[in-house]
Amino acid sequence: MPELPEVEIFRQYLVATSLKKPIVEVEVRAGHELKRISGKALARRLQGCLIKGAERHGKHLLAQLDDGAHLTLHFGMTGFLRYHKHPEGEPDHTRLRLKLTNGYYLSYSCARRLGRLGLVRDRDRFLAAMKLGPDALALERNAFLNLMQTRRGQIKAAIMDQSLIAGIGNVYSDEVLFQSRMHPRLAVQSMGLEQLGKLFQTMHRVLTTAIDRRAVPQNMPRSWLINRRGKQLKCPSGCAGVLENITAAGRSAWICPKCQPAP
DNA sequence: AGTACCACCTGACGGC
DNA sequence: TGCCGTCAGGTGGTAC
Repeated sequence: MPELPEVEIFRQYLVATSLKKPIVEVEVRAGHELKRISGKALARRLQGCLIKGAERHGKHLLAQLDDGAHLTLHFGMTGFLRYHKHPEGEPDHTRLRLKLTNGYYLSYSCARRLGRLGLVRDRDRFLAAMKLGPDALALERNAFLNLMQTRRGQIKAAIMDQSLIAGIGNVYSDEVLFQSRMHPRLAVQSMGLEQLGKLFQTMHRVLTTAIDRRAVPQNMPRSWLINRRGKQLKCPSGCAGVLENITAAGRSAWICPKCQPAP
């Protein structure tokens, strides 16, 4: 479930392992996960380049190449990166494998093939073409309030809408709403500025804390919902409520009915 | 504009 | 043991 925190960790991993080492060999085993470029063309374009930096926008990772283009990576639900010394160390379902000048490999794996790979010349044009809103962590409080005030419908749908705010998916939207003590079906229009401000603050804290803890769910605070998804367990707030699964914004949502009363 | 639903894709898991 | 249905998830498309 790579959302903003996981992708930020992938970015840091890529920067720590694979920067400034020319790509000496490219292997592409992707089909439909390639956007507007063939595997052959992608391999040809990457060959001989080096990655000079990496940036993240929402759930998208953009690796800047020395020729000015960007390799774009999206991780779907099961995607991740691995840097490894030997070819046999590559993960199952590797779709793209780069061999670097130091002999190591950087592999992109995506078991369920919901991820996407691409190569773009212009970063801003890519973000516009993908219809991505501002990154959830780059967004400032006032901009967030302004965005939300233009919005109707349910709060869960709003914070998961990548064209409004980029980076939050199903898992972190549940976490943010749980910690804000807000029901996923709460109407955005019914929320006051104070409530929206609290939501923003919680969103920011949840995302930065998750990144600080390397986006490993087991490392998250015990008061969080994240490790109790999928079972009707007790609410981690200690309220004696029992977590339940509902549908909101067309998605499965986990809530505590006591902490997050229905609107 | 917002919602609801399907399709894509495949590993994990529960039931029998 | 092994088969089968269901679920998970992000996104993109379509119909309302």
